[in-house]
Amino acid sequence: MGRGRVVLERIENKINRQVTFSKRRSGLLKKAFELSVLCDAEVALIVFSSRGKLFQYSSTDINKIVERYRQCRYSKLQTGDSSELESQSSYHEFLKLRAKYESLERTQRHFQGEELEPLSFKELQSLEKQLDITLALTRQQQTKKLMARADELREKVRKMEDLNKQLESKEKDEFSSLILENNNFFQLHATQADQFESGTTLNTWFQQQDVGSKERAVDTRKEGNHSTHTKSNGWL
Amino acid sequence: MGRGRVVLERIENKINRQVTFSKRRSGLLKKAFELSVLCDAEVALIVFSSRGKLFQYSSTDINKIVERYRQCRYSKLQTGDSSELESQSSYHEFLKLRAKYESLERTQRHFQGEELEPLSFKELQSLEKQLDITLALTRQQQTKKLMARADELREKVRKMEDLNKQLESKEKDEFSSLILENNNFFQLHATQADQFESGTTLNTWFQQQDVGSKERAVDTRKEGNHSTHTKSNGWL
DNA sequence: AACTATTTATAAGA
DNA sequence: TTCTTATAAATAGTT
Repeated sequence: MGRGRVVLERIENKINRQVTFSKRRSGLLKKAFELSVLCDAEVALIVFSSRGKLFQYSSTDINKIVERYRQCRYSKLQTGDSSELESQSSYHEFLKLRAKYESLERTQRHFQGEELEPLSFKELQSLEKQLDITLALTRQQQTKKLMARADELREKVRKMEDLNKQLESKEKDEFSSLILENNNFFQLHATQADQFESGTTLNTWFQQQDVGSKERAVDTRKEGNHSTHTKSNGWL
Repeated sequence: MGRGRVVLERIENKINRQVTFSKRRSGLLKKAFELSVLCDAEVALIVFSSRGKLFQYSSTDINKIVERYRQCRYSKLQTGDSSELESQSSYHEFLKLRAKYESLERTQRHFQGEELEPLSFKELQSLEKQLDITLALTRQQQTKKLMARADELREKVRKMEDLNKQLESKEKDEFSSLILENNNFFQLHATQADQFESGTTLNTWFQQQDVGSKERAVDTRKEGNHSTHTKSNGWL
């Protein structure tokens, strides 16, 4: 009731708190009075301000009401209805938590674009500002992650290329030594050379194998890039 | 707060009273809670329905609050601040009276044609009806009074006319005997008759006197009517 | 301590 | 009782 929604938490500004206390206290006393008159009820209300000042209202003698209250509580204890009693002691805390929760829920819905109609222009501006900020931060984080991922990939590629080079040279070495061995073999068993078909030499075969191995290395790199794109859906 | 202004008196309809009690009770408990949270106050609220059912709220242990309350009251008694105490015992009654008074005041203003804007059509109809009735009764009373007054006057006039007739005949008798006496006197002292001036006779004199007395009687009646008109300003 | 734009409470009706 | 709705009342922020 007033300009702007009320947040159910202790008002931190002292002046504000005092003013609100004064206004709401009189409202509360008035309502207690009205309830007692309209509905023929017995009402007792005690309020201590945060600075210890006492305010009270009671439709009849407050001591009688308190006495009646005690009797009621006692009889409830007698009938084993004590669960209510225990819960009462923490009821205040429960209410506080629930109020906070509901407030949070509302804020949450606003951030989800729901229930924006009841918001004032000021509140909408504030929300927009916050959204802007969050959006900017989000994008900043995205860029950061993208760049990190790119770096990571670049590094991966570099390592792979290195590996490939190593493999390549290793293969070459291996084939070189293999050729050497084979040549030696052929030299040793030259008499059986005509057993090979249609003039195929080991050198020709080696060249074919060499080209094939390079193509395979390129394929592997492409697959690496592709898998990166697939993963990226997770945080883009 | 709702459709129609609330009159601060016990709600006679039982169902209505129960519904209102239920609604306002929860409202009161909520407001007590809000006050305690927003303003960091200690609040204890005890409500007994007209059928004796207990409802309560307390920001902290109610017994502690009541104890603190008693201490406060005690220390106030010590410092001689007891006037507040005594007035508190009748504060409820005072509030009730004030509420009734203010309600009455409002009604009064309506009957004076003031503050009619906030009235609903229904209320205005009701007011109009009441005003019509009152107006009719007022006019009826006026007619009654006018007629009574007329009767009264008619009676007065009749009495006066009677009186005049009596007076008239009495005068005539008196003058008759006076003439008789005088005639006797003249007859006895006929020798001194020439002492009267310019042929004036007692008969002529008598006739002049007679006319004069009739005119005087008419004047009296007219004055009566006039005074009636003057008086009528008081109740017309 | 007033004012007023708004929110909140609630009376009446379903 | 609970929901809805029209309206009265309370009050947050402002002057």
